[in-house]
Amino acid sequence: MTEIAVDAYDPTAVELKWQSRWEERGTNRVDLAGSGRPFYNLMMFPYPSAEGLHVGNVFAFTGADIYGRFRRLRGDHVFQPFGFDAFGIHSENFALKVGIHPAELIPRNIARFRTQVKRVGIMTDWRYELSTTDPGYYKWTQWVFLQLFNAGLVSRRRGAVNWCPRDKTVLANEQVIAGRCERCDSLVEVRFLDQWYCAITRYADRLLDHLETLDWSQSTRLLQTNWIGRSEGAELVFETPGGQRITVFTTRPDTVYGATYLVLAPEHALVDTITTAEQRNAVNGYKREVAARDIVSRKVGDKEKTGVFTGAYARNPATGASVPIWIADYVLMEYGSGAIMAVPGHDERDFDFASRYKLPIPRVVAGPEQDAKTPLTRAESDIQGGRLVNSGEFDGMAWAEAKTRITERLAGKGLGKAARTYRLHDWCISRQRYWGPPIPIIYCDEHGPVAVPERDLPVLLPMVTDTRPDDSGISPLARHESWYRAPCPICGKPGRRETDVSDTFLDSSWYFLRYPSADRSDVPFDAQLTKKWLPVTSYIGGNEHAVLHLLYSRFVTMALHDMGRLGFEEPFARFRAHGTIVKDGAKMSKSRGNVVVPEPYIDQWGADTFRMYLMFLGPYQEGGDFRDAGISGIRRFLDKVWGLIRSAQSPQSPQEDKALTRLMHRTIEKVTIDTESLSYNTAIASMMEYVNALRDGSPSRAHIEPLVLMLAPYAPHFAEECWERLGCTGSVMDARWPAYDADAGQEQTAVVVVQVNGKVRARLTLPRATSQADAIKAALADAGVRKFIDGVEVKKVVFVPDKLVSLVV
RNA sequence: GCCCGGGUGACGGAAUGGCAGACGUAGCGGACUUAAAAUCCGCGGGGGGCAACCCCGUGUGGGUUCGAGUCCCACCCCGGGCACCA
Repeated sequence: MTEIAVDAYDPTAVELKWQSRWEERGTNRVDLAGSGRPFYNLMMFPYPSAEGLHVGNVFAFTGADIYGRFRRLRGDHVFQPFGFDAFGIHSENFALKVGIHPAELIPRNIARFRTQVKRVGIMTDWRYELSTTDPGYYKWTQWVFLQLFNAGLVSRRRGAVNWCPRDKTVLANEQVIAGRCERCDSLVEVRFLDQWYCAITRYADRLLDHLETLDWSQSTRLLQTNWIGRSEGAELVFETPGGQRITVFTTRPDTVYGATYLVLAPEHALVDTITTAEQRNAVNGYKREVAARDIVSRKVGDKEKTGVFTGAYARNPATGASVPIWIADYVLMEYGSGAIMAVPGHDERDFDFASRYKLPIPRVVAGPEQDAKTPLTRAESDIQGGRLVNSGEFDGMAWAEAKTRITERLAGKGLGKAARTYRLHDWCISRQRYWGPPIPIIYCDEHGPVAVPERDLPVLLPMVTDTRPDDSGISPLARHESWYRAPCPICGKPGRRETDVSDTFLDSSWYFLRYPSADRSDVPFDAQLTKKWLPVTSYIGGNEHAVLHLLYSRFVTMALHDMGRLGFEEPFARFRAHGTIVKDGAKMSKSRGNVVVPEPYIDQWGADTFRMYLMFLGPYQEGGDFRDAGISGIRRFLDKVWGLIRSAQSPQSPQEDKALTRLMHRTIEKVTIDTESLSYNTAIASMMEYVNALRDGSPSRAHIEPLVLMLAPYAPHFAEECWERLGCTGSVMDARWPAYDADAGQEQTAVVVVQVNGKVRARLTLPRATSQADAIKAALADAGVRKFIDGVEVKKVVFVPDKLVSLVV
């Protein structure tokens, strides 16, 4: 027979008790109109997958929750809402797989998720819950679309798009990873289709320049910087005898004297115009060949470069020489102007191409050991620096200076200007799928695409049973004539609704604006509440959204600001990227079969233990490897605290344990600083040290109460129960974080290390703030030290107060 | 190829240029128990020594410094991002 200790810590009972208490007492409710320091603590809302909460979700939410609870205890007025990003391909694909309509499946998943999130103890005021699939929400997503449309920031145009053959929809550039669909990993195809684009590139400079001033994780800022990919250089114009002006973008205008040919992307608009009759067959053949190839084989470098001559020539604006114009697939239409000046002497790719087609490779830049005649090698073509040669009047000029001078000179002739170009492309936001907000546009033969009037929003997504996407390049909604027939809002003549839906990332690009106004149906976001609560004070989430959600949200916020609808340009004052939880060194994925589901752990150990365990795995901003081996350590820790609470309920000895008091102050200091910086693992470690000391010493209530308060963000149910058992009234979440006195935490003695020639030879326990003279005296008197200095001269002494004496002999 | 982040006991990890390995896990020894679990006490980088102690040790090789896991240079490996971006 197992004997159960009387009143042992029973997490299930404690957690159920406090979850229902919180609900009854409205502990987690926040009065948005109330006074106090508003603190908007945001965590990334999940898409409610059918599998339920993932351990990565728990990790993300817990870390944000700890921070929110900490700020509340520190006296902030914390708003920490929760919602669901429930539209989108991922949700829809799963619905198709199981054969249940998403409109039926998603609410079920949400219900399950909500229960699980509550079980984890996330401090949320559920009155402000939102789901992007709710017509009351997506009405305003459509409204955001129309604001962008009316401002000229969204437009429809034909272009080369990424088409996923499996998901049967176009994808934004950001959703294509190494030529594959980020959702299903299929090879992406190029299609030429009419699509809706958001002119995010117009904001490229602002999106980039603000990054330096944002209090964001360095890693996230770098990802965005690289994604925007600004290059500084020049646009130069090469004219054909026929009067065509071909603009090229280059980061190396200093090498223009070495531009011996031009290359246009095969899709370039001028190709057909300039191609000569003799070359037409070759050019057309090459274009067909390129068009037939997928993006991956097109874009992968290090392969043989191919191309064909168009038969046409253009004049090099610097030398006046006539240079041949080629087309080649190593030049990409979507970057720069889709045309380059080839400088084979100083660009590896051009070098390869020129070598293959026997084009001249002159040198126009030379390092200190080279001159105009030194032959070029491929490796050298990649090197930057040096002075110009073979460059007319610019000979001898330093490379960097020549960039500006040559650009200025050509600008004077109307043949060039300084320019920037970006890797960032406009954001393609239309999707040929069912499960999203219909794009609120009606096409009219006379008026073209017309915005649905605001009073007619939302354009409801119709309940249709046939939601499967097809290969036609148009949405399943296009199969429902009764839905898409609609009168033109301007003239009333028969029109046709846009049948594409918008990208999920449009849904999530503004949800943080909605939360405080989630209970309002008349406005997307209330002006007063927005002014008070936004921008978001602290945002914690995964870096996988660095160039998707986080970039799009910044863009939408900036655009709404420019329309006068928001008083700020940046949505997230502070952003911290949390790490990833991996399993056995590898990312968790269904295909690997190493996905960890949190539920069984919560059943066995309780949510508080599980929360703390996840936080103890490693630095929050780095993540860690999930292995259940260590979880018992956290439980043992909580059991020890439980024991301390019980002993604190019995009479205390009147003698204060001063050593414990000192340690208490140091612990509060450390836990405060570490929690603020999300260093949860070390905060927990120092609480453990403190608890070990409490068990070895003679603690009083005054030592234990601060411990319970420090635990409250980490193990909220447990802390509530302890708080109650200590006889304190009300929720621990309404108490104040303990104060500390750094001086009171100081020990009276310090261990001073004595080094001789850099090696530790003694450890002296000296009174705190021992003077240099006394410390050195004590060091020289130490027997262990004397062994190493007797008979030799001490040449130098370094003294660090309360830390060390370093002797050099 | 380019841009980040990282490499520390058996394991997860800790260390404002100042005692490397806090805290925890696994392990080992002991107490309690008929026994086991739980709990409690102790050990816990490697090597040497009866011992006090000594030597070596933070991916590799150099350097700066009284002193380097920490700073600098070169390289190797792992993780992430970008990738024919002109």
